[in-house]
Amino acid sequence: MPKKREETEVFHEHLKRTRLKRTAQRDAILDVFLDTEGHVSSEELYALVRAKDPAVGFTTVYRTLKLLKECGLARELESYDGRTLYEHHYKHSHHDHLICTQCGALIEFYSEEIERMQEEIARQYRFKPFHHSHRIFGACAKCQKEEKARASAQ
Amino acid sequence: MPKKREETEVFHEHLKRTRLKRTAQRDAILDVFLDTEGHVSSEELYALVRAKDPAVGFTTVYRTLKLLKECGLARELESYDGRTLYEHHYKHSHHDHLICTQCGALIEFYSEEIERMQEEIARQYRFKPFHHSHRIFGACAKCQKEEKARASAQ
DNA sequence: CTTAGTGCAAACCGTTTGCAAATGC
DNA sequence: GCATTTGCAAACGGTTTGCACTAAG
Repeated sequence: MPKKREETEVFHEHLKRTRLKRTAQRDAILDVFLDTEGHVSSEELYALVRAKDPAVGFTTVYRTLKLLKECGLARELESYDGRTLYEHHYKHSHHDHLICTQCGALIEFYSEEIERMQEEIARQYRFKPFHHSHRIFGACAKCQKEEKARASAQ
Repeated sequence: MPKKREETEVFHEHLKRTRLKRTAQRDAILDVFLDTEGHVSSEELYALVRAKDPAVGFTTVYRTLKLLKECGLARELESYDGRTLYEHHYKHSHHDHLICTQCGALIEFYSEEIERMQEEIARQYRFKPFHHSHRIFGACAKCQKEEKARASAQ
């Protein structure tokens, strides 16, 4: 997996640049994080890291996620229930989310037009955009189907 | 202010419909809420209500805001710092926000095209959208100007 | 040997809940 | 009278912080 090595380097570079230390815990957390696909909460990541190395604390996971955000490897997104999810971001192009409020499923979408319109709007208000969060809440296909099945069953 | 009376009626109707009781506290909170323009946090609203009627608790403000959401008078939105803001929503058309991460300013925007594109995307994924949250974070015109002034001052 | 990182427990902050007393209907 | 609402205090859940200890450079 050449990508993983590259991302690991990005992290080590970041540590060096900011004169931080490379530790076993940070390496373990990065390693596990890069092995997850999709979205993880901090607790999930903690549990996964724990499974491999029980000597890692909650705190360190949080602190490391912050570092990963800083060096652009992790992207933070707010789920529908208020807790924070993370996904890796490095060379994983920008996208927004459809969020199923029944099962919590996250569907990624990307629209060139919407991105363009956002730029346009920001310009109108002389607003300098840094980033955005665009979430559409509703029911995913699966949950709609189940809903329908439940309705006809009674 | 004919609008306010109308909204008050909506609330009282909602109470009747759901067999809830009309109380002095609920009336006070509604009254103060309708008098605010723009966005209030629950604590701000609590403070404002407190100023008029010191015998109202935190809890009641939260619980009443929930009722106001239910009957469509209040809309909830997440600020950039994780706390919840409320705005009144009744006959106040839908919009999204540009959020200044420096001063917290909220600028409302609305784009027919973006709304349309969202529908389109949902359709593509057979997703049934209920509502959405679209926030663009960045620096407002004022903060950019101040930033520039600070930079040239040194 | 100096500086930063760690794990733990405690603090935090906005929000929610359990409860006995108070109030609307 | 009966159910609902209230305010308080305590609980909650996710995140952050203070601190004595440990480890990296």
